[in-house]
Amino acid sequence: MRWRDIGDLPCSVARALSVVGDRWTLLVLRDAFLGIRRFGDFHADLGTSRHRLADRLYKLVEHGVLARVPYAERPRRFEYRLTEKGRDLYPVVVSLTRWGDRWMAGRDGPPIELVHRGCGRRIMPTLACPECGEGVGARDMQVRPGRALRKKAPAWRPTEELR
Amino acid sequence: MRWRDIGDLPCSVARALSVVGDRWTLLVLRDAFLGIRRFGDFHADLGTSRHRLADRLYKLVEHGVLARVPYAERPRRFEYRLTEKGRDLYPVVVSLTRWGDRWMAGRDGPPIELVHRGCGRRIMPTLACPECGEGVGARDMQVRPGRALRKKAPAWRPTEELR
DNA sequence: TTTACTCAGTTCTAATTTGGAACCTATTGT
DNA sequence: ACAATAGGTTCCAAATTAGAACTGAGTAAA
Repeated sequence: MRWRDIGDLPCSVARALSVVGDRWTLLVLRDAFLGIRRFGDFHADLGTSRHRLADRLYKLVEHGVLARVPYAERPRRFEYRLTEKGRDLYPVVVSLTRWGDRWMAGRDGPPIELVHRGCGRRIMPTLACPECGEGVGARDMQVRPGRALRKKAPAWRPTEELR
Repeated sequence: MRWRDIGDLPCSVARALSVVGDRWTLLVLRDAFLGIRRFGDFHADLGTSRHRLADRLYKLVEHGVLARVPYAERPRRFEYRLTEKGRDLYPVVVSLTRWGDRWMAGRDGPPIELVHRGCGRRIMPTLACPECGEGVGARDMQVRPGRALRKKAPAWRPTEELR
C-alpha cells in the first residue's frame, strides 16, 4: 500500500498520520507549540532542507493545522500559526515528550520542563478518563468497533484486551 | 540534517520520533495495541511490504518497544509483544486516535470506541494534570528549559506562551 | 545608483528510502 | 511427492529526501 492512501482507511490513527505522520511534521508542530512562527526560524531550528520545510508548511496549511497569516506588507511576509485544529494536536506532542523524557533522556534529565498554570506545579500531563478522572493506561481500556466500522466491516472484532 | 541524527538532539520529541516517527511504525503499534502479534497478521492488516514490516519490527525490538518471543518450536516461530516501554506509548496512539476522531472522522463517526474498565463508560482519554486533576490544553502549560538544556544551551528561552 | 542584505521561498541533482513481486527455508498435512 | 503455512530475505524500479544554488521583492547603507 502506498502511504498517500492511508488517509482513506477506516482508522483514526491512520487518518491522523496521513496529516502529521511525516518525518518532519511533528517537529514542525513542536516548534509551533514553542512559539515559532516564521519560515526562517523553523528552518534555523529544525535544520531540515528549505525544500522539505516549505512543502510541510504548505501541507499543514492545506489541512487547516496551521494558518498562513500576513505579518508585513511590502514586502508581503507570512507567518504560520496554529489553528484550533492544530492546537488540538497538543496531546500528541506532549505524549511524545513524556515518553521521550521517560525512556530517552540522558543523565541530565529532560531538556525542558512544563509548568501547569492552573496549579503552578511542574508536571507532565498524563492521560485520564474525562468522566471519572482516573488516570488510564493501555490495560484500563477496552476496544469495540464503532458504528462506522460495524457498517463497513461487520466481521471485525478487536481482541478482548489491549496489551 | 539527516533523519538518523534527530535522536541526538536535546529534545524529547525528537528522540521519541527517532524511534516511532517513521511512516509505518505508529501503525504497527496501533495494531499491537489491538492485540496483533504475528508477522503475517501485521502484514495482512497493514498492507505494507513484507520488507518494510520486517525492518520496522526489527527496529522496534532493537529499541525495546517490542519483544520477539517464541510461540512455537519446530518450526521455530516468533511473535511480537509490547514491552512496558512499548505499552507506555499508549498515550501517543490514543491522542492520535482522539484527534483523528475529532477532525478526520466521516459522517458515520469514529471507527472504534473505547470503554474505560474502571467506570464502565465509553470515553476517549484526555490530558490532565496529575497533581490537580484538571484537564489541560496547550494554553494551560508554560515551558521552561530543564537542567539538561540550561547546561548545553544556556541562552535558549522558549516564548512565554504556547499557542 | 550601485551594492549588500533580509526573508521566503523554488529549482535542481544525487543519494536514500520505499513498494511490490518473487524467492527461500523449515515443517506439517495429504 | 506435492501443496500449504509461517516468517522472513532479495532484488529492482519508483518515490522521497537532503543540500546547495538560485530567485524575487523589498530595505538599508555607501
